[in-house]
Amino acid sequence: MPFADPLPPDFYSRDPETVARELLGKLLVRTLGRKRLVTRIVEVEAYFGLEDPAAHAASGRTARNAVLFGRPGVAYVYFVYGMHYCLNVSCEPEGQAGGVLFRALEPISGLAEMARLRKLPASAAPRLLTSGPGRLCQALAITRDLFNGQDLTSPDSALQILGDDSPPPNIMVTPRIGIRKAVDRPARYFITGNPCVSRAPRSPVVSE
DNA sequence: GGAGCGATGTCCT
DNA sequence: GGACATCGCTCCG
Repeated sequence: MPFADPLPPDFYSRDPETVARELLGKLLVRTLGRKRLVTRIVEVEAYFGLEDPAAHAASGRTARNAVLFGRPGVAYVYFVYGMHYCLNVSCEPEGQAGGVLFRALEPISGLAEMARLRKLPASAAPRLLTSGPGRLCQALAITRDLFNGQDLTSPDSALQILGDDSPPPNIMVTPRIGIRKAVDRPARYFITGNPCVSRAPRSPVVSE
């Protein structure tokens, strides 16, 4: 098999900024029956713990956000705006809150199935499939029922994150998108120049 | 290509 | 009751 093992819990047991940066360029793979939907992670955001007003964990542990306080490497999927799901992976050691939000992916294989799940014609532009946190969940059939609380580090998981051989990408950093608190904190990371990044930055970017 | 806005369910105050 | 880590559609330039 050409695929490596999933990234281990130790990878995620660190601060969300470090995990976010290192997730860029990795592969997110959804196994759906006999089909395998393969994507590359091109845009993420870091959300911290009690000290980050924009984070779901900001006001302490609740039934909804419990995953963020739990073991690292576990999927946190929530429902927002009455229509969309968003996918995160928990970071930091157990007991400490933090996570990374997946904002955009680059489709690598299984594009026809992704288009079907998105209810788009098979000819749809690839970036319409998985550019945006709600879109990528729809394209990979990720719902809260199926994946919230699922361990993404398990070799049996229907959703896995894998390393590959590609060199570390060039990264740009901007404030996070779509939030109303802590709007200036630079915690959005994306691969420079990737066409699947969800949108232009709100303010001047910081190149690294 | 960008601003405005409606749709819509769940959670917390 | 209000907020919400969104999307896709209008309308305007």
